[in-house]
Amino acid sequence: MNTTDNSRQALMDATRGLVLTRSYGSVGIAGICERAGVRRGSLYHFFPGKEDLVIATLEALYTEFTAEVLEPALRGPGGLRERMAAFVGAIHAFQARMQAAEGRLPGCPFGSLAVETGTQSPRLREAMQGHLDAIRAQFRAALDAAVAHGELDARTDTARLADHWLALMEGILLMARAEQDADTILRLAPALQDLLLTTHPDGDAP
Amino acid sequence: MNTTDNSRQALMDATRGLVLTRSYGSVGIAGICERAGVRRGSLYHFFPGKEDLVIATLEALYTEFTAEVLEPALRGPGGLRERMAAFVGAIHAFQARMQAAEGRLPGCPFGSLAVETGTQSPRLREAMQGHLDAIRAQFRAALDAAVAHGELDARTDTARLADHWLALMEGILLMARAEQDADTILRLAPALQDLLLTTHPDGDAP
DNA sequence: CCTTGCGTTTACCGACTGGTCAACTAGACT
DNA sequence: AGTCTAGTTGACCAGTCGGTAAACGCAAGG
Repeated sequence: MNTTDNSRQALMDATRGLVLTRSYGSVGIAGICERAGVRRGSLYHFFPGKEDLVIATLEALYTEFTAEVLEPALRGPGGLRERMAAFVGAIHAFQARMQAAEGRLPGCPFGSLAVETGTQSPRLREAMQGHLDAIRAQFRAALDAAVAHGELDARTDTARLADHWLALMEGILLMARAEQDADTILRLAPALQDLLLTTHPDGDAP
Repeated sequence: MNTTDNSRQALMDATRGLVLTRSYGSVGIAGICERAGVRRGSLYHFFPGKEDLVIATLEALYTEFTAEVLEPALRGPGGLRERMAAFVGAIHAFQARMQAAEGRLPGCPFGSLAVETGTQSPRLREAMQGHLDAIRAQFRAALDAAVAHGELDARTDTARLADHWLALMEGILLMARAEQDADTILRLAPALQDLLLTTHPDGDAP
């Protein structure tokens, strides 16, 4: 029952709830501390500053997201189609849950923060990019498994396709956040199926 | 040589340059006015406040974007493939030009602002959504033309496909902004071709 | 008992935020 | 000349920003 990390964890929890549904710039340390039940000064005992607090929070979120959403869905039962359906379902559930809890639909925190802070906080942007790269790598692993299983053409450029997958997923989550409607994810999900499960012509047509 | 609208236009120009490459929250009226060469108080003679200034600026940007990029590309010569290539090329050129001029790659201003202000400024978000809806409608018109011309299957659900097109485009521009690299657009553009120019299965497989 | 040091508290800082306001200028109209 | 008004100006406002620092509480260890 070490109280040492209680405040630290409370700060990260508060930061997560606020920064996901609002934005980096519009969340102040005053709001974070109030929500965490911690005095302002204490924040600076655990973190050098706001930027580091947010980076640590999203680092934890990425770890959680990988372990609880990405891995289970993309390594789950069935073929690529079933795994993608599980993936979309898990994302949708998470977004809907956040919207119910916080009143706001977060979209993809890594993408949103990378965009917002891309021109202001290089450290934060690099951290987000790292997470996006890691997610893309897991997409690719799922595609490689589908190739190995014969579901996708052996000549499939899985790196390229994973790149497209991530871009489309970011677009879907951006639209969902813009519309503040979790069902947008379900509405656009078929695009993912179309992109990943149809045979692609080899380069440009003559 | 009416000086009446000089300040107003200067404010909008400055706002465009700043808000596209940074973000709504991180741009202050002080910076806008300094860049526009206008005193702070004058801003409030032309606009009720920052929010209205930004809305007006993006309204003008949308008009310009439609007239100079969207319409020429999507109604240009050739079939859907050529028009899409022109569209991608125009977007890429615009992003690269902005990056050269401002040092920052903007991505899609409407999408970025819709995401950032979605939870804070309902008016701004609704304005951005309106622009996104209008863009989507123009995508659909281009797809309808392709159907009429026999390039796409007559059974194609063009509304749905335009929806997917916009989502993917937003994702591509988000990735480009996150990476601050215009070539990301060219790298991901083939996904658009794959999404729009391959035959799609009618719904889910049995 | 007394020190050590982690965690906490609180008052405070300068910089900056968007926005207000009354005074002022200059050109157009009477 | 006198008036009117669109436009301009700079001082000013209350509030918030992220961050600092000194003092304090308190449990562990000598």
